[in-house]
Amino acid sequence: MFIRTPADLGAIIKDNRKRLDLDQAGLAERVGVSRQWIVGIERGRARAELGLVLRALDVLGIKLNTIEPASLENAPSSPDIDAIVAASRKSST
Amino acid sequence: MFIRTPADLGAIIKDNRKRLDLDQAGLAERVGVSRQWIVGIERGRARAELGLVLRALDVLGIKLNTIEPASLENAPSSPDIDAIVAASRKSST
DNA sequence: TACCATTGTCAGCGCTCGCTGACAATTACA
DNA sequence: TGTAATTGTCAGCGAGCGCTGACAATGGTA
Repeated sequence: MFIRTPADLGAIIKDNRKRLDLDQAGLAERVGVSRQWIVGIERGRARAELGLVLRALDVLGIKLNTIEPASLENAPSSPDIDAIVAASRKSST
Repeated sequence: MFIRTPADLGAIIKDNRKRLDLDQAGLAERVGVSRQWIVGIERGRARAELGLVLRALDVLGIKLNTIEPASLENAPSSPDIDAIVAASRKSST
């Protein structure tokens, strides 16, 4: 599963929480956050804290890894950065 | 490259920024954040916003994917959650 | 040496996070 | 039907983010 947006991540967290048969309160306790935070992240809150997100993934047993272009001399970067930025800027919650 | 901590992510971002021959200001502009933010994230700021981080990875051409336990009936979860939480709690930056 | 680009850090500011505590809506079950 | 569990939402609060603007190190080059 690839992650491009906070919503993607929220879906993953929710799925895996259910897989583990945990309710929001249970996951919150294990991660060390409030239930509120779980609600927010599962709904795709964009401004959630990175550290907490990583902890949640860890608790759920989800490994996160990057697929980097490695060392391609002349960078392809991303297709159209402006579009990505423009689109991302709108996503508030 | 696996990501477990904000510092891991910072290192990845820094490496890839240099791979693309970008300075902090250049990357900041492309991502749509301040140069300050780049400085922070590369140093492992734990409380950075998820959405901005994802955008930075996108701009750098880094794909993020999860390796989930998929549907293992009885959850293995993570080894020792308490230790993870305790350790993570300290990382403030 | 002097100059320039890059990086790291500071202060101040507005805004939103994540928290607690509480309550309604939904679902499942006796 | 009534009860309990789960989930979503609200208000209020302290704390820290990310921003601008500025300045000091550092490193490379003429």
